[in-house]
Amino acid sequence: MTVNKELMKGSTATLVLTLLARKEMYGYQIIKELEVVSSGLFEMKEGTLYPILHALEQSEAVVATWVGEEGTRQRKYYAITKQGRALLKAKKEEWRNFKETVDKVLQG
Amino acid sequence: MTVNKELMKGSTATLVLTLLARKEMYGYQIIKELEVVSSGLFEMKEGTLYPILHALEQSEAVVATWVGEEGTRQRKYYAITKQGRALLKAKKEEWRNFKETVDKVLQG
DNA sequence: AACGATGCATCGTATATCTATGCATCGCAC
DNA sequence: GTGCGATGCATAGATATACGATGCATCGTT
Repeated sequence: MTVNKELMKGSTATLVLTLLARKEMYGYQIIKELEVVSSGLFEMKEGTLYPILHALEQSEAVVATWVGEEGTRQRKYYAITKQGRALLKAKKEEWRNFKETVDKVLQG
Repeated sequence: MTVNKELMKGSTATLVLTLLARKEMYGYQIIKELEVVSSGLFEMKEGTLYPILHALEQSEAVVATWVGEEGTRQRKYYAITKQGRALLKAKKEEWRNFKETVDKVLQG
């Protein structure tokens, strides 16, 4: 990430789920999309994203499907599930709570 | 912390510096104060705080002074320095930038 | 006198992210 | 048509940060 990477921790899964809630995407596409919608601030690396996607898949928040003709380039599309949307809602609420509390402390 | 601890990463030093910018404090006091001003949400642990204080001291963002009569309980008071205030200002700006970008992504 | 709160500090562990790397395909410039 | 950068998936190792556990000492209250 361009910003202090430590700040990102704990927010990455929320960001990824948010993008997937709009449309199915494959890994590389998620990285590019995130960079665009964050005005170039969030440059997520593959080594960060794929473990997250695999974990989300493991917990059934997303499902993956290989797409592509035989012998052509294969892409793994990820789609959010009903559980995933519930998780996202909870994570958004958590983020809002955290953010407002930090602001309260910083403003005194 | 009560909130997802991963969210805290990268913000802890900023929170500590913010408190120290108001008045000198010793470690235990910082933990209690932070808990109060965050409405009980941020329960920082000793294992978290002391390494942060030592790192801030190392980088000369704070200076420490032992206070207490001979034979009585000693307290180590931490005071923010000029460099510390500059660091805090930068960290606040970084937080604001990060926060607004996350919100932009979450809101689409 | 005992016990919980205060007060400082470190160690081992878990987790998250990054860098580096590997491999394959696609598109474009030369 | 060949090479090279971009695309696309994935893992391994290194690093950073926070936590839980622990240790030790003092203070206040019962």
